[in-house]
Amino acid sequence: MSVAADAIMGSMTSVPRRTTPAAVKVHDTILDRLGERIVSGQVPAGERLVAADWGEELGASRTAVREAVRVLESLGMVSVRRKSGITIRPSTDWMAFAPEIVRWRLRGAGRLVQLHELSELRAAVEPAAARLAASTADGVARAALGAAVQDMVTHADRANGADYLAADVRFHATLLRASGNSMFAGLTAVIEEVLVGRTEQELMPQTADETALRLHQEVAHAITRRDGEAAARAMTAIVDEADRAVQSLPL
Amino acid sequence: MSVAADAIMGSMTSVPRRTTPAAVKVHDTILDRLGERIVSGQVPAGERLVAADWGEELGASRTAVREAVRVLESLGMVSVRRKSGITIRPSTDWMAFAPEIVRWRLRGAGRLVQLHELSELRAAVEPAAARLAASTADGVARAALGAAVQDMVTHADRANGADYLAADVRFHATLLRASGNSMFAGLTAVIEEVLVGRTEQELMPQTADETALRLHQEVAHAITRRDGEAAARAMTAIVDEADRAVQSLPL
DNA sequence: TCGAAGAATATGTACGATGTATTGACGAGA
DNA sequence: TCTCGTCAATACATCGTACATATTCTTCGA
Repeated sequence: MSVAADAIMGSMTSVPRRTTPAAVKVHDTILDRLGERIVSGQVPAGERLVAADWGEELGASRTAVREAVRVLESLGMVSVRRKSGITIRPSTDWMAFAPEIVRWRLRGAGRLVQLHELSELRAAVEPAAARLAASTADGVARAALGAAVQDMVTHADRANGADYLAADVRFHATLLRASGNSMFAGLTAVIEEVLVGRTEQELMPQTADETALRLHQEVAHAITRRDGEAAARAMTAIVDEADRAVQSLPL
Repeated sequence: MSVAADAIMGSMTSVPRRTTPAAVKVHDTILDRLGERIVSGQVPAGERLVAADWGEELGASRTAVREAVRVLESLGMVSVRRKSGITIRPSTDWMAFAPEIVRWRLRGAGRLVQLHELSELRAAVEPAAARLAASTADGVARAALGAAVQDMVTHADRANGADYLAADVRFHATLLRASGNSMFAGLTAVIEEVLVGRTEQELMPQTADETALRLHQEVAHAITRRDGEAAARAMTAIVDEADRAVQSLPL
C-alpha cells in the first residue's frame, strides 16, 4: 500500500514528514480501520495478532496503534495480554450499542440485520421514553420538540436531504433527553446512527410521508399536554413505520 | 466475564461484593480514577483541564494519561482539542450503557438514581426481548430458561443469597440472548448490574416471593409455547414488581 | 480601535529504551 | 515416556524525549 509506505518513508527521513489530513487524527483513522476490519469478519474471533503488524501495515506508530487498541478493548472487541498479543473477542462480548460498532456494522454486509435490530430496540425504548417525557419534560424541552417538528415540516419536500435528517435527529434526541433517564439519553447516538444510516441507504422518499409528519406532531402535542399514553402510542407508530421501511429492503 | 458474574462466581455464601478490579495497568488505574472523578461531579461539565496536570498528579506519564483520555473520549465523557485541552462534556452526552460508567455511578452518590433508571430501562427492554424470544428461541435456550427457573425455585428459601441471585441473573441473561437481537443481548451486563445491585441494597426478602417465581415460570412456559404476548405480559409484571422495590428506597 | 502577524501553549505523533509478564522450548529427573 | 522446573524469547507496558501542528493569546502597526 503506497500510503503506508509513504508514511514510513516520511517518518524515516527527518525533514519531509508526510502532512496528515487536517481534521483527521491518526489514531482515529487506525481505530476506524481496525474496527471495520474486525466487524466485517476479516479478522475472525479468536485470532491472535501483534500490534506491531498493524502499525507497520497502516503506517502508524505504536503510540497511535496503542490508543486505538485501548478503545477497542473498552468496546469489548479485543483483549490484550502480554506476550500473547491482541485477541479478537467473540461478537457476543462486544458493546453492541456503542455508536462506533453500530456504524461499522451499518457500513458492512450486516447493515440490514443491524438496521432491523436497531428498529426492534427503538420499538422498545422510544415509546417508553415518550411516556416518561410526557411527565418530566420542561418548557424548554417541549419547545425544542415543537421546533424540531416544525423544521421537519419546513423541509418536508426534501425528506432525503440533510436538513430534514437534522431536524429528525434533533426531534428524537430531544425526546430521549427529555425522558429524564440518562440510560435513554445515552441511546441518542445510536438512534442518530440509524436515522443517518437510513438516509444514507436511500430509504427516505423525496417527499416526507404525511403520516410520519403527523405522528411526530402528535408526539410533541401529547407530551405538551402531558398525555403519556398518547405520546407512547404515536411513537410506537413512528418506529413501526420505520421498521416496515427497513423490512422492505432486499436481504 | 462481567464484574457482576465474576463476583457471583467468587462467593457462594454471602452477597457478592463487587470490588474495584485490581487494575494492574497504569492506564486502567488512571481511567478508573478520572472516570470516577468525572461521574461524581468533582470535575464539573464544561471544565477545561490539561492532560499534563492529571499525569503529574497521578504520577503517570503522558502516554498513560493519553490512553485513558482516549477511552474517556470514546465514552463521550470528554472532548479533546488542541491547545484548549480536555473539556468535560455534559452527562447527557455520555454513553450511559458503558459498564465502566454504570460502575462509576453505582459506586458514588448517584447509586439509587442509577438503579431506578436501570429499572425504567428494564421495563422498556425486557418485555420486548421476551416477545422476540418467544418466536426465535431454540431448544437449547428454552431448556436453559427452564433450568434457570428451576434453580430459582430450588434456592427460593434464600432469595437474598448468591445462588438465587445467580439463577435470576442467568434467567434474564439467557432470555436477552435468546431474543436473537444483539442489541438486547448487549444489555446483559447492564441488567446484571441492577439484579446484583438490588441484592446488595438488601431489597430481596429472605424467602422468594411466590408471585415472582410464578411469573418467571410463566415467562419460560410462554416462550416454550411461542406465546409472545403472554411472555411480554409476565415479564412486564416482573420488572414492575422489581421497580417497586427500588422505588421504595429513600432517595 | 481593529486586524494581522507572531509568540505561546497543549495536544498529536513518532521513536528509543527499558521493564515485565507470559509463553514455549529444553533438559533433568522419576 | 512423562512431568516439572528453568531459561530464553517475545510482545506488551511504561516512560521520556523530540518535534509537528493547530489553536489561542499577545503584540504591534495601520
